[in-house]
Amino acid sequence: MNKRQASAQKTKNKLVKSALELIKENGFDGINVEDITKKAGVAKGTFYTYFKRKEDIVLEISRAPFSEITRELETMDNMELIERLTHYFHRFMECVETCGINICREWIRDVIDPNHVPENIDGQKWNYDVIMLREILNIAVQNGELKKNTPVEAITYIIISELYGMMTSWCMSDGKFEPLDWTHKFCEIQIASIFEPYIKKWRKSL
Amino acid sequence: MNKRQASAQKTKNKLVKSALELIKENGFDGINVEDITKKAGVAKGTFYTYFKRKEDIVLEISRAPFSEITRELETMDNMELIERLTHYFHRFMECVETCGINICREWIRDVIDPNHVPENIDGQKWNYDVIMLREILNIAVQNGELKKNTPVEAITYIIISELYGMMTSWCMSDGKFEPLDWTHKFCEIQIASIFEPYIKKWRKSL
DNA sequence: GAAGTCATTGACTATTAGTCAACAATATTT
DNA sequence: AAATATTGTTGACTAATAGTCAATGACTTC
Repeated sequence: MNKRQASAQKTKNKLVKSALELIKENGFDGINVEDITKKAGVAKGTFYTYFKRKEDIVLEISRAPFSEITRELETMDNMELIERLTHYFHRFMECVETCGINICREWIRDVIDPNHVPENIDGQKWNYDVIMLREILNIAVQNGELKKNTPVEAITYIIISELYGMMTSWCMSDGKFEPLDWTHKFCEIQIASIFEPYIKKWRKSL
Repeated sequence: MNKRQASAQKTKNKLVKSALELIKENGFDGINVEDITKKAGVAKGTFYTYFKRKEDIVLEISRAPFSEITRELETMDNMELIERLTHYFHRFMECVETCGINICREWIRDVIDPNHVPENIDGQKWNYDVIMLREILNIAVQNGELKKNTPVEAITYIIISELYGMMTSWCMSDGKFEPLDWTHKFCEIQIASIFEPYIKKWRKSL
């Protein structure tokens, strides 16, 4: 990385950092591009060197942590399926708390909106978590953890809707209830009830 | 209602109807106030006689059908609690399908957003469904359908998150899966697993 | 029928997303 | 080392549109 590239990277980082702070505080609709660039100490035009549209910076900011967790799920392949998903729920809700309500709101708006950019900055698909979860369930069917007749597609959406449901109602309650507490109490029972009819064998005793 | 009031009502209806059609087709972000007024055949300024902000018309449009269903739930008090909730889920998802994806997207954006107006046009609170559901569960505890130790607050949010979770993932899938099919298959098992530890007695045999 | 009310109008202002030609700092070529 | 090319940076600019408001006139009230 030469001097010019390093300077560009630094500028972009400054923009992302400024945007993150401002959005956490005021929400995406409460700020404008000039706020971001002023805080970052650059001219307004510079923003558009790094982001095509105002929305793109918030996509980058809100997608990053959730994509990270989904990538984590992929690596946990030495664990029992249900144990793995329980852990995933837990990490997801941890992320919800860490990101804060304004970032979560943007994340939801992103996933439900048709105007999302088709690919992330690193070529990652926006609905990476759906694809990943489906893949993991398919593998579980193949290796005999789940029965052959498991409705993988439907269960994928159930799991996703459990996650986003908790997140949505957390936003609805304006962050008043505790997401982590939530997952501890209820996600096992939920996951168990979803999978109960399709579990073929336990890979190890629980 | 005199001639002037009737004319005003008619104008407002024209605005709502035009907005509904335009939003169903293009989504809220894809239209502007002038589109709405042009389609309704009135001047731009007229819009602001009936709505304070551009957002307010979409709130009125997207809230109406869902508030309607919640009000329905209130009247079903001759039914078994779980039966009642199952029916509520069913009606909710029916509404999701009827409203179409763009209205549902606005509804979600409304419930997760802090910038919502505090009250609806008819004085109804925005989180009417949360309040109503909590009330119904409290009554069930009082009349002995549910045990005294039922965590009403938590269960209220679980039910809400199931509903919005399904809705959110429906929007995510861009309307590809069938919400009604969904509820038929899964809502009973979900509701049963949530309530199982707290059911005290069945009011009638199922 | 005079006075008052209020729905309607459209030109107007204010805000802000996004553009672009000029500039400046760095990298490459000669 | 100088000339040339590349590319990050700038801020004045345009375009789009949300929201305002004084003037108008149709309707209501007295």
